[in-house]
Amino acid sequence: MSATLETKSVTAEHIVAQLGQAVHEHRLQPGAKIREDEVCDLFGVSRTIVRQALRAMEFEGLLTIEKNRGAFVSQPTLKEAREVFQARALIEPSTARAAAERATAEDIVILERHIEAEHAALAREEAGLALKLSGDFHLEIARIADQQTIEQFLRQLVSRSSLVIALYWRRRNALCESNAHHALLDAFRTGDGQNAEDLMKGHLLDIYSQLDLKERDKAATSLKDALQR
Amino acid sequence: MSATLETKSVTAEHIVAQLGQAVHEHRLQPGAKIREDEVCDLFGVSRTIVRQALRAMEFEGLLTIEKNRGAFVSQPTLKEAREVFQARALIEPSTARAAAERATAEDIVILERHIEAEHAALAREEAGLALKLSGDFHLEIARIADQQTIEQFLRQLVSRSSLVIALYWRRRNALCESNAHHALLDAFRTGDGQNAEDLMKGHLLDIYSQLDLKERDKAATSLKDALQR
DNA sequence: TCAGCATAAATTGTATACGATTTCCGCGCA
DNA sequence: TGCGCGGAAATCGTATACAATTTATGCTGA
Repeated sequence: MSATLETKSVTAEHIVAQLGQAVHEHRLQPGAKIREDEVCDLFGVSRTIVRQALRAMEFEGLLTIEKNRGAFVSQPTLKEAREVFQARALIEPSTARAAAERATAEDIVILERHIEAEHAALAREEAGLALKLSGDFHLEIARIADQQTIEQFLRQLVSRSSLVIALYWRRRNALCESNAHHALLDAFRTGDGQNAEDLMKGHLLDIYSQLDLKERDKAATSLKDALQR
Repeated sequence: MSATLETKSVTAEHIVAQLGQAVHEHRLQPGAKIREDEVCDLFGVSRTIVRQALRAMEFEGLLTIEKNRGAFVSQPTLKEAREVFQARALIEPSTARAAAERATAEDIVILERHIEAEHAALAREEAGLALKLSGDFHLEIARIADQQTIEQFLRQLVSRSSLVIALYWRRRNALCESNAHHALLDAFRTGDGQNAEDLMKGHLLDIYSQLDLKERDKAATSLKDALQR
């Protein structure tokens, strides 16, 4: 679903968004190969556009392109996984503080709706969608802080976080606590920047601690892989 | 100089590096248009490759591509200029701390050489080259900190800083104090992370304070612009 | 003289064609 | 049986061709 629609305006950004969401929601797993022709057929455009999209996703860190071999959903190493959350721990707390001190009534409403949507997705057991929405919540905070540069970096970090979670998340079916997001929202309501900063720091540490950051065998990424090894 | 050389291996990355250096050294000013055919002729490749390179530079923030109009060296707004240095202030101090605590003897030598090269460039009155080397010094610190993700972000921030300086630097011919870099180097020698962090914070504030961040007329970027207005 | 408009030139956007490299598959041989 | 070795198919990389859009030019008329 949500296919081409033949609106004739299938842009590279559109493909990036669609494929990106698929990665975010873990419908495309790390290591999965993405063939250009396949994407061409799916979206009804030429390889020129598709290659633009894949390149853009490589920059975001979502894909890894190997010369003459093709594009694959990235498989962050252990080191990269740690770096992603270290970077987030560096950036997000102070961003949350700034956002809490600037948030308007409309911003609060937007955040409330995010949390609701996240909750609803979990209720429907759409874990992938919930994860995506959870990431959007963090991006929304950067937007409220009115820091576009930070928001842009954070977008990449959130994307990579999704890959890290796909690879290293400990308890697959555990509910992603929406408590933390609720607590943050309260801090936003009262405009308590310091509290928002502390809560964000704790929230990120909490996620980080739930990752299984020891080396282990990676899950086979395709039937072929599973049989070849 | 440093032209094509017909080595037959002119890659997109090569073009990005060459054009990037030209922007860094202010041989290409913000607002300058970059026509694809021109770059094709200069490097002897087809537009396919050139367009890849321009897209990559757009992602770095060095170029801005306007649909059907072409690629231009970015002209950061006042807000973007502030954001760049706010982001650097957020990221670099703690990176400097980590680097100071990890730096090996070889790392120190590398930093010393950077400072020497910077000094030599200033002596030869090659301000553009000196600016480029100054940026590389900061990137080297991120490398020493062994934080590739941060390094990647910082690379973009340093690039954009170069544009900001081209647009908003107050005293054109003032010597960029290499004092700050020397002081940082001392902190690295003694492995004093706290000091390195403080020095870096001060260094960035110092640069920030030397920017003329009030709106003003932008310099004409071409003869045409100069006469049209 | 100059605004307005039509037309031509220049430039970018997209699709397609072709060459290079990798991957797949089956055959022969130890 | 299993390993190495072509050769064919699939896939990617680059160049080129053509379409769409913008920009420049020159003409006309008030």
